[in-house]
Amino acid sequence: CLTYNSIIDGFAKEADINSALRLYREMCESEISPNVVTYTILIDGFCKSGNVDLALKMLNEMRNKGLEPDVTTYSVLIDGFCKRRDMEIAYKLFSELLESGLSPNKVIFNSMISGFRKSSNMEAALDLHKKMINEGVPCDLLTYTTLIAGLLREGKLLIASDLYSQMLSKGIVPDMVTYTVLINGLCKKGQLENARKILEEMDRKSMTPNILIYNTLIAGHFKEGNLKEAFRLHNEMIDKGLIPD
RNA sequence: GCGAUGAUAACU
Repeated sequence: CLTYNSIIDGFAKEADINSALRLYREMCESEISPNVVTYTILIDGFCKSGNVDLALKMLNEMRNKGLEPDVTTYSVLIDGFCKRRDMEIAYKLFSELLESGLSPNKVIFNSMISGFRKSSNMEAALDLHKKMINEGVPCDLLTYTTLIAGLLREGKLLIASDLYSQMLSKGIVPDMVTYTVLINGLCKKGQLENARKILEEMDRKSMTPNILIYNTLIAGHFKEGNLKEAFRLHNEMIDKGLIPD
């Protein structure tokens, strides 16, 4: 079963649905029965390749065989619908998970928060963040990065900055994605001074900004009419071996 | 023992 699962996972990750399904059928006809992991792999592959209907069909099929979805099965389904911004169904699945007596973990919360961010519903995203804290589910770097990205886009700079402080106070260390989100969000809101502070923070840690960071900084300074700084950053970027686009 | 989550928006 493990062997089948690994191979099916390989096909699923290449979005080769037909091969994945062919192996699954072969498995069903053999002595080896698919388990929860097999179905989770298939459902995840279907979701990620845009076949959510097929994913729901597989959920049905596994139930018909007497297998109940576990937390990871729900996780891939919920994430699939969140990525399509179909928060109605995502939330329905979330409720179903609770009804079945399972507890959502941080991966599920993170997917839901990301889905609400995509659908510009930061209120719901923040509610879930509160829920995580109330229920003792630890927030991680992904939780905070997603929340901060959404809040900055909505111009809720104070809440974003509070969350960033909260994150740091929990000992969570920002990475390149977090810095990109922060600097990009601040630049787009004309907060170049605050963006510069984050840049200095990176510098203190000897982290080299990536191209996205340079591009957003350059665009920000350009918009403000500070061509001198825009060109300085452009040259600095080239000096560091990054290729402008 | 095998499976799941974060930024790069919008417009064009």
